[in-house]
Amino acid sequence: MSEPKKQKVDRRVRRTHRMLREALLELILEKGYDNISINDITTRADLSRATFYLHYQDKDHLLMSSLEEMFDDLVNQRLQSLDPTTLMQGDGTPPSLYAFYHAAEYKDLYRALLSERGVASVLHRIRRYMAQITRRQLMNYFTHIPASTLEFIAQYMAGSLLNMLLWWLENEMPHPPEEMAQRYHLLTVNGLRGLLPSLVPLDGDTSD
Amino acid sequence: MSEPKKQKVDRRVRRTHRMLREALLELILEKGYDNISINDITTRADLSRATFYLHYQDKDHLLMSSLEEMFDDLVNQRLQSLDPTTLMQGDGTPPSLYAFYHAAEYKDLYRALLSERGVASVLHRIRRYMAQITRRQLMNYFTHIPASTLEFIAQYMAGSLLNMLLWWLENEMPHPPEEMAQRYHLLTVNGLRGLLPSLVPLDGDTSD
Amino acid sequence: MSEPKKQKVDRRVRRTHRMLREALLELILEKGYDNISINDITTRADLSRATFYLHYQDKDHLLMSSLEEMFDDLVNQRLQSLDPTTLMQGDGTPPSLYAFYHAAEYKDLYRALLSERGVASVLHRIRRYMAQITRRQLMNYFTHIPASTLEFIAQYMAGSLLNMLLWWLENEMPHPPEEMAQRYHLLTVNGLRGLLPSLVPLDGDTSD
Amino acid sequence: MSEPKKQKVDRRVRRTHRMLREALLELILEKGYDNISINDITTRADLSRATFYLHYQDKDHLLMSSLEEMFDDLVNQRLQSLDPTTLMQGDGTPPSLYAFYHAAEYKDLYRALLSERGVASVLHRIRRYMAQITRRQLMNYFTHIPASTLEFIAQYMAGSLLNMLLWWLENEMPHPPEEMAQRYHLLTVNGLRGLLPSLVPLDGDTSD
DNA sequence: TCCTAAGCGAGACGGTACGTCTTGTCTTCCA
DNA sequence: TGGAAGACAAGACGTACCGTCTCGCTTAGGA
Repeated sequence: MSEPKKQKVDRRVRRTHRMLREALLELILEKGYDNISINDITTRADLSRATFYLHYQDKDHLLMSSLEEMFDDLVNQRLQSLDPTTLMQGDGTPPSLYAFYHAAEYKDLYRALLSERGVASVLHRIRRYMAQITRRQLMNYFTHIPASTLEFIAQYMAGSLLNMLLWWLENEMPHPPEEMAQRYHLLTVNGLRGLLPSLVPLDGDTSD
Repeated sequence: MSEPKKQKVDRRVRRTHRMLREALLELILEKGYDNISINDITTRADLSRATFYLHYQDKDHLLMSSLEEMFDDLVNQRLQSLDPTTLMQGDGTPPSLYAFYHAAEYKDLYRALLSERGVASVLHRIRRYMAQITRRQLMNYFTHIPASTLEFIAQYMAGSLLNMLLWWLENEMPHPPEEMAQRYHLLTVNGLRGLLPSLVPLDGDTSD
Repeated sequence: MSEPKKQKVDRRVRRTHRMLREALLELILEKGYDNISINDITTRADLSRATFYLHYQDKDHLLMSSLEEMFDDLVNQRLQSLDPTTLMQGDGTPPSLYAFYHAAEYKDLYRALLSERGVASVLHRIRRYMAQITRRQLMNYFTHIPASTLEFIAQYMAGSLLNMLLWWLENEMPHPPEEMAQRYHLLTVNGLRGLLPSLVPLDGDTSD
Repeated sequence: MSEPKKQKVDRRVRRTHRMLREALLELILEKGYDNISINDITTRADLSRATFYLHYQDKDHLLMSSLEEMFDDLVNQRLQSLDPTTLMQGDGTPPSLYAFYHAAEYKDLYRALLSERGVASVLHRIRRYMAQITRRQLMNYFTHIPASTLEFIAQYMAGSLLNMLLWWLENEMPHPPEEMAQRYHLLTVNGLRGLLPSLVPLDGDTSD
């Protein structure tokens, strides 16, 4: 009985949330996260400042909640298509390629959030997120290695990929995504061979 | 003859700079960079707020100038002892070990500056700094590879090392530095072998 | 029906204005206008400094707005009782007597504002105000004299009266108001007779 | 032996004083007394701020000392030529004429110092100064009147003259000095006749 | 159809920090 | 000794945000 009402209320509230989120993302691109005031956001969103505090404690809260939605919408829909059993194959479509595609697609946003003038916590969050995904995929692939080794490798892979992405974005994407992914893949796969010599089945040969 | 005057003046100013720098570093450890106000700094340094602005435009300026000094004092004195010809040797003292030692020594500071609540620009600065050092050492070692490949590798190595350091610090340093460096080294060296198969002499023959 | 809201808002704002005005006047008496800081005022008024700037640009703005209210409240209620046809009568109640009474009543305030350590602009304002009133009353009384002569006389009368008031206040009011007014009146009326010999009916026949 | 040195020192000091005084007066005309900082003055005078404090406590001290010199130099040289026995004569050169001449000559300075944005204490000082001169001249002329009456008249005359001067300057000097003095003289002399009926010998006739 | 509760606009307010500006003191040195 | 140079403490200035609060309007749902 109370659902229809709730739904309508939700509609209004969701609209407000959407307005705030869009205003924030626009403003991040325009002037950098740190230079945005709550007033900027609400003015852009055609809302009053009090309304902001009705929904979020903080600029950070709004950012995190916005990123969460974005990631749930965007990243998942891509990464779910990854076949874990194909992780290591070097047949020209290394999984990191998707990351480069995604980064290129949202390059403005990522530059704004991850650049020198960006938000430290976002970077850490993304790093943890990538490590988590990597860890899961590694677990599907390497079943019998110690957890601590696996964690180490996951962190290594996620971190190095993230940093390649940062460098790539920072330097105006000097190489095409495919080349980036290919090179990155070579470095990584050979690295794994070093650490896990007996475990790594050579998926294809990477002798270029 | 005019030097004594200058020196005295400098002495006062240098003292002020030192007080401010120390106050800043202390406060970063105590409450996080973002929560520090100029007033906090000058109160801690027993100076007046106006004096701060006599020397620095900004909290950021003070931070950067402080880090510069620290790096010039600390990092250089360590890294200069590195023999560029030993870059690739896997004999138990991989060069990254120094990085782990250094990070462990100043772990509080780095945690404060590089953590989730840290300063994004510092992280980028350190990344670039590490990439630069790596590039130089690679140039000493690999003389005939294209600049773009070399740059790519330098970014990869610096980025992955930096991220290992971050993860290590963040997680209360679960492994000893030696183990970290050893594992990291394995991953990296093998990666290089993959990307530069014909160029990489095996460890040991670093006869330049 | 929407008035109650407006009224409530007004009530709050008016209260704030009143608090600030009263604080200012108190402080002027205590330490002199120039030695008052905005902080002094808001502390006294139990308000925050930001609130001050919400309502007034300046210490001067607050002063002027406060004086305006005081004058509207105080001076008008007195001067309205003046019968313009009685301007020149020398029967013991010359109009300047009201000025002396008023000055005596608010002697602390006027001393604070008009003394050596007072506010130049207030003095000029009061002089203009008195000249204006004098001009109006002269216009009622002398109908056929040139405007420039009338202006001259008004300035003369207002200025000389104001200065007598200042001297009187500065010197601890050595004579009773009645005597001051009587003497001042004699000097002025006879002066007028000199400048307007044919126009000035002698005191007493104000049967207009 | 030390005298020549002393003289040199004095010369230097006097030069410094002169530079500061001139800088102050220039700046008063340019931007108004209140808007001048010590720094403005010393910069203009080609001196260092510390030097200012070597000679004067205050901006006010410098002003007062400067005005004193100016008055000693300027006003005295004029007023000394006044013959006290000619005070009341209406032969076309009433003594106030000199005041109007003087005011016209230094109109910029007086406007700056005495206007709405001027310095309250200067105005009071000048008023007292004029009252003093007036008192002296009255004492030469009227020998047998009570001191309090004389004081009253002196204050009246000085105050009304000062205010006429202010009004005149403020309004771009709408009438020539001679006319101002003539009108003012009529008003005053007749006023005196009223207060001191038996004492005032008619000096010439003002039935003009 | 009215009622009522939630969302929201408006904006006053206390509070903190900012970066700038003056003031007056002090010290060190030069001429 | 007079002055230059400039570091420093102290503190006011006017501005910008922040987070909280109160007051009513509006509006959509349930009565």
